[in-house]
Amino acid sequence: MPELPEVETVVRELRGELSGDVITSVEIFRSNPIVQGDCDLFQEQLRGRKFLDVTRRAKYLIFHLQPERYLLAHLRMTGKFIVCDPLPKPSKHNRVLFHLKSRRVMIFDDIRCFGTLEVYDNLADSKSLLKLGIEPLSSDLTSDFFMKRLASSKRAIKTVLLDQKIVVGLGNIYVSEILFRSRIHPQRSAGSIGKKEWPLIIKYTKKILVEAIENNGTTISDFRRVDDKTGKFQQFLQVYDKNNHPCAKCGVPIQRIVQQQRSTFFCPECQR
DNA sequence: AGCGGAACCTGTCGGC
DNA sequence: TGCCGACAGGTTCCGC
Repeated sequence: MPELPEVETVVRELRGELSGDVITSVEIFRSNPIVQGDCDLFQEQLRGRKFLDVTRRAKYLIFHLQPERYLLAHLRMTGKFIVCDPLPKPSKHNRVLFHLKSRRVMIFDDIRCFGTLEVYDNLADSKSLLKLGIEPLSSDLTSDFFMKRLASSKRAIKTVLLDQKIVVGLGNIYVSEILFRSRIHPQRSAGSIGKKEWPLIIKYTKKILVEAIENNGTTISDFRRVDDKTGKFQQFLQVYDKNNHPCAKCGVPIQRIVQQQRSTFFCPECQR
């Protein structure tokens, strides 16, 4: 479900809610396959730790704890974090409950159970963080980087932009939107993207991500903020989930194709 | 290296 | 109503 803007939205809200609070205990309703490693150890590692900060790397949430320790979370398709005041009525998909000193609770809720929760004393110990590519909102995202990395690549540009080893945080929704605004066909090979096209991809990547964050992300069906509100960026989507709708620029029907077993939406007239 | 396919899980929706 | 297939914001693994 969530891509960079949705994760960033959740991170900012959690940071405001949690800073200074303390985990008093952890209740696990369903561990498998969410909680990585031993459940008793997981609970013990978190009990009594204070939240210093919440940050994001790619689509991971990083809870910084004191004494030093880290809770690393990935929402995958349907994971959510909810912070609520007293105990709410437990709902069907609540998986892990963090009881806080403030008497509030933070709930990890996940319909499909693809999400992951893991604890590290050093972030450098996480293999998944190690493999990640560059942050798209950083100054590392340059035409030079793409051209050097992908000069001879025959992979489709859609596939490359989804590859978290190259650039992180982009998912199925935003990649379709970025390529539409850049007027680039999703099946073009990365190696065929020209010197003047990479700057377009970079410009629209940043623009769309920033606008999506300002709108608290995109809610198509599942995504919810920490307070259960929805995002608002869905109203600005031009192609995602718009199969057969007329293109906003030229009126030709938006087309849906499948790449890497996933839907891609594009305008066959505007994107070349 | 990089493709296709399957797997991890659960739910919804549309067609017959 | 019921069953069946397709599909869902993600990632990883396996075999060519």
